[in-house]
This record gives sequence, C-alpha cells and structure tokens, in this order.
Amino acid sequence: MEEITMINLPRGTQDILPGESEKWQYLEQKFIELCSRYNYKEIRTPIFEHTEVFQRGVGETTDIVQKEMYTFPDRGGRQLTLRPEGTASVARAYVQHKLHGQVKQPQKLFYHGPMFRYERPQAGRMRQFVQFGIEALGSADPAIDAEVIDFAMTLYQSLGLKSLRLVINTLGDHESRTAHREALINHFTPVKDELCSDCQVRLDKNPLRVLDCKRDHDHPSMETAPKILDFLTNDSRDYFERVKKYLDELEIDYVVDPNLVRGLDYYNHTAFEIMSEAEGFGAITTLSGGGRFNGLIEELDGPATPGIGFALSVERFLLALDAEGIELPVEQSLDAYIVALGEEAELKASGLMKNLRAAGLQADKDFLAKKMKAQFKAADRENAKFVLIIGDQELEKEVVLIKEMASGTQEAVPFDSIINYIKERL
RNA sequence: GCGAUCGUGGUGAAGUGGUUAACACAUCGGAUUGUGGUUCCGACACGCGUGGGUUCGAUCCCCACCGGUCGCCCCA
Repeated sequence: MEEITMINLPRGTQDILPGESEKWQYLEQKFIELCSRYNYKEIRTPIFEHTEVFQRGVGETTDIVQKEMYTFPDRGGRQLTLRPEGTASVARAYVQHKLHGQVKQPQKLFYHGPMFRYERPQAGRMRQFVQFGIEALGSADPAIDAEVIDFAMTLYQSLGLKSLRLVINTLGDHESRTAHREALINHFTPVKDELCSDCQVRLDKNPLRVLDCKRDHDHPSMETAPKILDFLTNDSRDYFERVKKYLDELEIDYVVDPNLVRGLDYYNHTAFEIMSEAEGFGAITTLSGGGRFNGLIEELDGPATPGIGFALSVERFLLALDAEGIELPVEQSLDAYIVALGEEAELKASGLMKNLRAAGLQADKDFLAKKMKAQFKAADRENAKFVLIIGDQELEKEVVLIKEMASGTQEAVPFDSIINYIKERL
C-alpha cells in the first residue's frame, strides 16, 4: 500500500474474517456440545496470570518458560504473563476457589480461548493460537484417563477426520521417575560431550527430555538408553495397564511409544498425543496432547489432587480437516432480501424488514441505493431464498411481490401475510 | 534464535533497464429506464514492500531493512 504508516497485525497473529470465522464458530459449537455430553463444565480464566503460575505450574526447565513466554510488568510493577497454555490457570483457579472442597468430584472442566507463545510462526504454529481443552481434577481412576482420550478422539472423528494416530506412554509416578532419572544421568554422562548443547543442559535439569531430542536422535547412546518402562513401580505399571484396558474396552486404537515425552514438567503417568497422518500435512503433525498431572495442584499450594486433561489447537484442527479435504457445513444463506425501488418504498422496506426479523427470519436489504438489477445480484450472492420486491405499484396496493429464487416463481402477497407466506415455504 | 524462499491492482498472476505495467477472476456501469445466476460491451495500478545505491533512465541490477511463507529447535 502507498500508506507508509499502515499498521499490520503483529507477527504470528491472524485476523479471522467472515467466511473463515464461521468454521471457528462451528468447531467451537461442536466442542461445547461434546463437553455437555461428557458432562464437562466451562471455566473461564484470565488471559494473563502472574508469571509465577506458569513458572511453578509448567516448570522452570521447559522451553515455554525459558524462552516462549510473553511476560511484562504492569503499571503496578507486577510480573504478568500472557497464558502459554491452559492447565496451569485451571489448576490455579481450582486451588484459589477451593474447588477441591466441592461435593462433586472429580471437577470436570473445559475451556477454550487464545494462548500465547513467542515462537517463529510456521504452518500450524502461531504466536497467538486457540486451544480447546478439558481437565478432570480430583480423580486417579484410569477410567477417566481413557475418558479424556476418548473425548479427544471422538471430537476429531465426529468431524470426519480419519488419518489419526494416537500415541500413548506412561511417565510413571514420582518414585519411578526418580529411579529412571538417575539411570539416565548415569547412562548419558559418559558421552555428555558428544551431545548437543541443549542436551548437555537438559542432562542436568531434566534428563528425560534428552530422549526427546531430535538432534541427537541418532546418537548410539539413544538406542541403549534406559526406558521408563523398566523403572516403573508396580503401581505405575498397573495403572498404565488399566488405562490401556479401558482404551481397549472403548475400542480406541493406540500405539505405545516409550519415547513420548511431554514438554511440560507437570506430566506424570499417562501421556498422549494425537497426530495427523494425512498427506500434505505440514511438518508439525501433533494435533493435540495431554496427560496426567498428579502433583500440579500441590505445586500451586493446593491439597494433593490428581488430575488429567488435554488440549487441542484449533488452527491445527482446521489444517487437518483441510488436509483430508473435509468441508465444514457452514453455508450461509438469507431467508429474505428486500428489493426496494424509490424513496417511499425504501422507507416501507425498513419497516417490513424489522417485522421479518422479529419473526425470527434472517433478512437484509440494500443500503447503497443500487438499481434493481444490482439488488437482485446482491440477493443472489447472499443466497437469499426469497426476494421481496416493493415499489410504487405495490405500495399502492399494500402488497409485496415475493419471488422464490430457486424456482423463479413470483406472487403478490398482502403486507400482513408476508411472514406466514415465507414461513410456510421455508 | 538459526536457515531457505518470496514480496506487482480487491484476488490469482505475466512482464521488461527506456514513451500507454499483459491476461484472468472479482467489482462497478451499460445493452435489458421494475427482476438474479447466461451472453456482449465498457471502466478499474498517479504504480510494481520500504529506504538507499548503480545508471542518462529502474518495477526489472546491487545493498540494507521490513513483511509473508516454509523448515530447524520445540510444541498445540
């Protein structure tokens, strides 16, 4: 544009315009509908929190906290952060409002809204992106792990996605993880110098994540690295087995990947990811991820409370639908479009239109003083089912010509019969 | 943070160091002075991301910056 000062939106954000926004509404509606069927209730938390919520909740060693947070001081000097994910906020609210004291347990909650991470944007990754998520707090029953996974798969499948891959793993309990961690440190320390710089740091802080490194993926030490499955306590192993049994009962296909490590510190026991295997999908294939986070509530100063949840990205959801060639049913149409000719007719048209709308019909008219032909074109573009024509002749007789666009048939209808006439024919 | 690639009208897109920047779609107007989706005719970039340089002359060459896209890392 010639305007040097034209302001564009910030990198990694997007405007969702009419034509696109209907799809977002549609997905949101389907999500909320499914939440209702699974009996999850909405919780709305702020879009920013005290930075500490994420430092403690998500974990100091995570990439999110170390380099991706939008953190800023407010005018009162408080350190605030635009939420990079939803679970920590939900946990904070659960503690703050003492939801653990509610009779109803587990607390089954859902949320949807924008999240923020400072990253280089690419296909399926934005700095502001939208997540749908559910969390079940207060139950350590493997059945609810399966319920959360089932929810996620059902949501995708109900919209027609087929090329899905569910990967699950267990990260074990505290005892399992401590033993595994020690074994990992012992295993990798001798070859520490051969690992990438990130992994050298990870080895000290969170050795589990070395396993997940793409750069060192082919290092010989990876093959022989100790697996969490070998360090699971009997309880952990048993828990994982029961989760799988429930998944089998629900007829959900999955593959176990012992190297699946979630990027957030709070996860333990069940971890899972759902990926798209559709042709032509971008480099990022993860549609959603989740897992169990027993201990998170304690980390945020609440009572020991188990929890599990997952979150999906709406952006990636739409990409996956696109990759599989699925069109969402979001056709827009109008019940009635009023074509008015002349000043007096224009005036009357406004009154008639208000009546139509009051009767629950979708109605619109021209506001650019266009010629009749152009008004018809507009009506056609809007997918109007009926066009009401009013000019001097009609005004005189107190009728309107109603044309059914699909058939082309047209009739004169008295003012007071318009609504019935249209409703009978919709 | 690193790498690759691209940046021409509302959209898609051609193009050349030199007087008028193709074409298509969309839009608007007319043929049809009260009727859509077809057809025909016409209109539509004071300008080729921004700034600087080379040149008699740059949209096209060079440099920088900004921005988009894709990828790496990591993740939703």
